[in-house]
This record gives sequence, C-alpha cells and structure tokens, in this order.
Amino acid sequence: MNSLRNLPLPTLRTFEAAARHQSFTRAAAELALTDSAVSHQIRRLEEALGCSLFEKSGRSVVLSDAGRIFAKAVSAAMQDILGAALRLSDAGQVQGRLDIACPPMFANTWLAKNIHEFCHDHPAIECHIRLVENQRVHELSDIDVGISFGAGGWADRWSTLLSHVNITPVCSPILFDSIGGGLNHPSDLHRVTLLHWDDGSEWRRWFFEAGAPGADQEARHLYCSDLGMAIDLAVHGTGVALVSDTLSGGDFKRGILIKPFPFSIDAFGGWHVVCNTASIHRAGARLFLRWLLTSFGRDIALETLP
Amino acid sequence: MNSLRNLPLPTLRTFEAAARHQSFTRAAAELALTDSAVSHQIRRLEEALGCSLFEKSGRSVVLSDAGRIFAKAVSAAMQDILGAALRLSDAGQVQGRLDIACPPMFANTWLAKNIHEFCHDHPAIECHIRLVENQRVHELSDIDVGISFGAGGWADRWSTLLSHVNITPVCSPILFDSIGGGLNHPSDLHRVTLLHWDDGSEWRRWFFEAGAPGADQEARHLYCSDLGMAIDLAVHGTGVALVSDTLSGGDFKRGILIKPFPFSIDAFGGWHVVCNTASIHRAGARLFLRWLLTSFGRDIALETLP
DNA sequence: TACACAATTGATGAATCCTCACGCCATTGA
DNA sequence: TCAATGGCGTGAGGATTCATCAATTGTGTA
Repeated sequence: MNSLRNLPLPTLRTFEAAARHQSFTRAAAELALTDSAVSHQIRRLEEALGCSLFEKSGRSVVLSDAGRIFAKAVSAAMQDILGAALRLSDAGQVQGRLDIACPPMFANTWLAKNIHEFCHDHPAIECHIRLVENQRVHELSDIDVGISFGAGGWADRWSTLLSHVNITPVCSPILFDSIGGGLNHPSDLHRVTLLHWDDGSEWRRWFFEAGAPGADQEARHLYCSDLGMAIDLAVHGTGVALVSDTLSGGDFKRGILIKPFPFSIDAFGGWHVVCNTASIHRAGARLFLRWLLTSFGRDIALETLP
Repeated sequence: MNSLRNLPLPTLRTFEAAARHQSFTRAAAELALTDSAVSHQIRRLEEALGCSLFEKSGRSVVLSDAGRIFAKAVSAAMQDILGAALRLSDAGQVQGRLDIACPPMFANTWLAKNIHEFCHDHPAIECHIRLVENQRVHELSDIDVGISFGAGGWADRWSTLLSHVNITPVCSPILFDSIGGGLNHPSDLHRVTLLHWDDGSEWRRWFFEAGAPGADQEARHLYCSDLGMAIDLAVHGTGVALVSDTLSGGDFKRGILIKPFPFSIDAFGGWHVVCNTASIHRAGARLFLRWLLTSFGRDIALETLP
C-alpha cells in the first residue's frame, strides 16, 4: 500500500458500518445492501490492505487488531467528510435548479404556506413549482421531485408516504339545507351530485365502509382532476366532495363547508412524495425531501432514501 | 446530504487530487486517468453536494469557496486513511501467501541474497518462490509476482524494468588457454561452443555489434533455459557464454571465469518484474514490488503501478 | 436432530466508471 | 486576424466494478 490509488474507496463506507455494528448483517441493513455485498466488500478491502480486519467469533464477527486500528482512522475520516458535506448544506451553499411538480390542491393547501421555510434555508436553490394533474406527476420526466395523491409504489421512482388522509363528505351549508330532510343517512347522498377527484373509487369505498349501497345508479357524478377543484365545487354548492377532514379545516371554521357525517374513513391513497431516480443523488432534491418529510413528521422515511 | 450513503466515494480521491493541483489535467496524470474521467467525477461530486466546487478562470480552474472548505476536509481525511493503511504495512501486519516465480539464475544471484530483508520487514507474508524457466514465468497464472529476462511488454500483465544488463562473453581460463592462439578476435569464437540461454539472438546481436560475421555455420551451439546454467557450463569449460558482466562478478574475482573481450553490449532484454493483474491490488504483492524496485533503485517505476 | 442465524462463495446481471471523439473557449504566437 | 494550442466539458460506448441471488458452511439453540 504505497498510495491510496488502489484502495477501493467504496469499501471504506461499508467497513465503517460493519466495524461500528460489529456485524455484517446490521451493516447491510443500514446501507440497504445484502449481507453478501458487505462480505464481498470487506474481503476486497482485506485483500487491498493485505490483512484481515475481522475475525470470526462463534457465528458473528469481531474486529481484529489491524481492523480496530483501521476502523478508528476510517470512521474519523468519514465523519470529517460527512461533517464537511453537511456544513455545505447548512451554510446554504447548495445551489441549482429544483423542479417540483404537484397537484394544485397540494400547492394551495400546504406548499404555498410552507415553502418559504425551505427557500429561506437554501437561498441558492431555485425552485420551480409546476402545478399539474395528480396523475401527470408520474408522467413527467423533467422534474426532480413530485407530490401526488395515490396508493404509492410507482414504478421506476423512489417514493414514500407523506401522510395518510382521513376523508369525509363535505358540502356547503346551502346545499345541505336545500335537500329535503337533510343528509342523515349515507343513502341520502344518492340524491345529490357526488364530486370525484379520482376515478370514483374513494366514494365507492366510503359507501362500503358506511354500510350503504353504492351510488352508481341514482346519483349524479362530476369528475375533476384536482382535489382542490372538488372542494371549490363543494363550496359553491355543486355537490358533495369526499375530502380530507383536515386539509380544508379553514373552510370548516369559516362555515363555508360542513361535514354532514360525523365519521371519516382512511382514504385508500395518501399523499406521497416521489423522486426521480436521477435526481435522488443530487443534494438539492435530497434537501427538499428531507425538509418535506421532516415537516410531515416522517423522519423515519428519510432512512429509506437510497 | 443527510448521510454519506449517497456520496460517491471514488470521486473524493479524484477531487482531492484536482484540488491539490488546481488542475484536472495534472490530477488525471497523477491518477493515471483521462482528463475526461476527472471532469466527469468532479461533476458527479458537484451534483451530489449540490454546489460547484471549481470555477473556471481563463482556461484553467480554481476552487470555489465551497470547494475550498470541502477540499480541506477531504484531503485531511484521505491523509488519515492513507496513514492508517501505511501503518498497517509498516507494522508488519500484512499477511498472506505470496507466490513468486523467477528463473533459477535470478534466485541464485540476487533473490537468495536479498529476500531476507523483505521477510524481515513483513514476517506475516509467506513467500513461496518457484524456480521456473524464464519463459514459463509468463505462462503461470497462479503466481502473484514474477521476475523474468526479456524485452518487456508482456500481454495481460503489468511489468516494468528492473535493470538493464550489459553482456559480454565469458569462459573458463582453461578453455581460454586450450584454444590455439586465444580469443583475440570475435571470429575466434567460431571455433568454440557458444552457450545460449535464449533463442540465440543475444549472440547474434553481439557479433553484429562486434562487427564480426555471425557464427551460424561454424560454431557449436548449446542452448539451455537458464542463464545460470549457461554460466555453470562456462565455468566447467564447455563453451563461451554471453552473460552479464556484473551478475557473475564473484566468479571473475575468484578467477573461475574470465572476460576475453574488453567490451560489453547492452543486452536486448533486461530483468523485468511482472505482476498478475489480479494480484496487483493486493498489499502483499505491492509491498514486494515496492521492495524489489527500490532495491534496484527504480523508485520511478513505482509510480507506474496501477 | 432439526432449526435458525451469520457469514461465505461463485455465478449472473446491473450499475458505475472510464475512455474515446468531439466541441468549446481562452490564451498564445505568427 | 487567424490558426494553433492547451485545458475543460459532453455524450455515447464499452469495460470494469459492484450488488444480488442461490446455495453452502459453520455455529448456536430448541
């Protein structure tokens, strides 16, 4: 070893984790690798260094003398590098363009209210927010991060849940009053227009959960591509929308919307954040994801980042 | 950047070199890469960190503020890791088997005399020396390092020159005296047996350099696979060998061999060390190469190590 | 004795990395 | 002013490295 020209650097990260955990399995879990990958890497490092870093003890491993010496240096060095990288982030040094896509609904109710925090922390990141149909978030290839309502698990992208949503029917007081006899039972909804912001499955689930027959025949249906639009329609008395009981909290307070039924159901979908696989290694996107997930109290989800 | 899970570590080595030289080209030269590779790596690192590390200044490049901060941390960290790796080497911690192949000649005249140094410095390395025909060094796949006489540039292996060799004809005094009229002119050699340790080209070259016609017709020829064997044959008066004027220095002093002609020629070949491409990343082999090259005063050659 | 756990191995497939060829821009010198 | 040169950037390709899978060994536990 006369220079580190030939030291396989990727193995150092793995070694550091393995040394810290004194276990290949736990290191693999931390790094989102297989046990096998860790084993291979340690072996490569051992060959490069020419000495064994671990010794088998029973069915686990412990650091050898050489391993202990090396682990000390490596973990300190890694810490320093990580520290320096973090300092760059925290100092607002991160720059560049960040393209975000989300449905208008999300922009209106959450992003518009909160994004200033992110912009303040990272003044050199130039955010471009594109308001697109919920479904279209997954079709765009020229965005870094997207927010979308759905069931999760989209192909070719990393994604994680931002928040579950409890949905309940909402309508304007005027509509409520205009219905003879009010809305006392789910089946009363068959006489009003049902506002959909999806393909209709959430309403179907709601009727199922409410123990009432579906409204396929009798009720009128109006479909729109955005949850916010559905709320707007509800506000204007066009019909009853099935929306989050918290996102439109302000409207409830102001008396613009009311909840005719006292219960909510967990929506089939939820708000998810998705990230382009190409962008996920870039600092700007990662910072945004971190901020978003932290804001939603989903710190655990951060650890699933590749 | 929340962890260094996603930091591409190989780029750090490149960045460190580029920052130190303030030049991609010089960094590329140091790391034996192309300019392009360096450029790509820096770009990848910049994307991961989210900030530009270099700024263009005219047709060269200088560290940005962020770059300077990061370079400081990275170079220190790399130094620490390198230092730790070196400490393992120097502490004789390097272990494992090392298979070395060389012709008997080299083993007899040099390796046997000097290998104890290496063994002393690295007691945990188990050296296995295999004496094989010169040519066979390049055929063996189960060796780490080989030493061989030849022109260099063997396929699929790393190799470098250990030392040039000046060759001159040698024979025993008895043979010399037995020739009527002695060996005064190159053409006198046509009356003796020429001892070859190669395919005959070195003798041909010698006759050419000496300005004498070749000896293809008249002289007797004896071929053997080892230079040392040729010397032994010369010592026993079998013929005249064309060998290094230094490797058999002891024999000259003891009067066992004499040099009939006062000049030497630079042999076409030279002693080379070759290294298996699989072994060249292993510490044991690298330490051996370093020791060998340093012993032969070929420190420059170390830098050509991949 | 069977089972679960941890690490290892070899082969295969995927991702990364490097190079090549070209392009760009700034400096140099005729 | 116009090549010529030197240093860096870019996109496509091919080679190396890396990670995974599936099977194996060896150790401890029920």
